[in-house]
Amino acid sequence: MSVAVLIVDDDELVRIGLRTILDAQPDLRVVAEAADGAEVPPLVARHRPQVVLMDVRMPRIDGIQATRRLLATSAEPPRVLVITTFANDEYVYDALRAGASGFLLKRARPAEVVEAVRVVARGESLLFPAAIRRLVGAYGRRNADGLRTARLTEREGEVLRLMAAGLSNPEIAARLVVGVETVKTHVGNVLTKLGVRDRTQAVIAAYESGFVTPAG
Amino acid sequence: MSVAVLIVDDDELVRIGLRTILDAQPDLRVVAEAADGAEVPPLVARHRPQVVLMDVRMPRIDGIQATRRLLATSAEPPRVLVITTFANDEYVYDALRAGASGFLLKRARPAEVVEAVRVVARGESLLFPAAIRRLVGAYGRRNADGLRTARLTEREGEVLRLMAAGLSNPEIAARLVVGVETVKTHVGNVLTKLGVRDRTQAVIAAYESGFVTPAG
DNA sequence: AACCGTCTCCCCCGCGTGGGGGAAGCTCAG
DNA sequence: CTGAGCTTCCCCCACGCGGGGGAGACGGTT
Repeated sequence: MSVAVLIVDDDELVRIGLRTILDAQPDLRVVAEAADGAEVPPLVARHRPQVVLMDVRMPRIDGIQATRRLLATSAEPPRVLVITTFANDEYVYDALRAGASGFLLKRARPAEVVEAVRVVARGESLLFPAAIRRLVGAYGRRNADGLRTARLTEREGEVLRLMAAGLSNPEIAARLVVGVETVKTHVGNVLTKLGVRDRTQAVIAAYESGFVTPAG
Repeated sequence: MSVAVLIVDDDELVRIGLRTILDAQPDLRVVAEAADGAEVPPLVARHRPQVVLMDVRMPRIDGIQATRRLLATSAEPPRVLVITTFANDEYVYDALRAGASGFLLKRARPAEVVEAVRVVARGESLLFPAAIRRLVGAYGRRNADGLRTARLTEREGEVLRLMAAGLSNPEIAARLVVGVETVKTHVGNVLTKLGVRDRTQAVIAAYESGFVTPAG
């Protein structure tokens, strides 16, 4: 029997992409799609998916809320795999509290998406996006802050803060009195650890995670 | 008699830069520097500057607050020229309410800095940073929203929102079903209107102005 | 009808950015 | 001492980004 999957994302392009990836697998089967958290309960009741791929950002009812309600009201709730753009610590916390079984970055490669669905389908948890998970598995350390700063080193934190202040690499280099090459290394590490693609997304993640806050 | 200027900025590099620029002018004279809003009142009392170059972001007492207190408690208050990194509408509003005479972008060229100080010193107001001011002067329109969105057009607002979601130009083009060239045009217009250098700073400005908000 | 603003698309060009490596010196824990 | 982690700097390279132009089409206002 193949694994039944429900896709919940307000972006049709993402839904199509996920469906294409998942339906290409003989052991996976997309049984329904929803564009909003409000549509989830009836679809779950009708199709009884084992796994729900849930976006966090949606109009009206977001993924965290939808997950919370789903797991609270259902007798045999499906496993929820939360999809997010950023390896965001706040989301990690909120989604865990809501009962999510795992995380998936939107930028994950198809093979990672497929594997993530299989993992949660067989009852295991996938507490971190692939990239982060690899880091945790490889280096397996967590500092006193726990997850607060996604285990950025002190220097990387400084660099992220300056990125979030709008500084370019040469400007950061001047500020920290190091070479531009060094800054590039730190920036690259920050991008990898946060699971984002470019500095703009890193800054967004910094704001969304509360690493930096508006005003002040 | 030369114009006495007080520089208030928590960043020493900025202070040095401003002092260098201003002291190079025969008609301008930096009489003191402060790194925090709390230091301002005594320095103003002692040196009686005609113009205070005030940063908005400072520890403890920020520039808006310092401006408000300064103008409220002094009999012959100096003119306050607020320095900010972004042509941010919230700041425009707050600083105007606080009594600031003008705005200055940190990225302004030395000649613009000097001219701005001269303008406010002779009692005129400089309500917008040079870039914005040019726009206002050239096109001189303000829509129903007033200043809320820095007079971004609807399309430009959409583009900024997608930028703040971490999308690249090609991704935005796909989302809006237009060409990448078109997106580049909009992005360029947004950067100009916000008075910022790159998309990262645009996203920061979007967060700082409340155009987009963390979480959700 | 003429104008303006917006949205659309195009050209060219420089350069910062980000990914792929590697390598050195340092500190600290085992 | 040995190794791991952090920080520093270097190489190469592809490409997205941003600035400088220009231009056509549409809708609204004057």
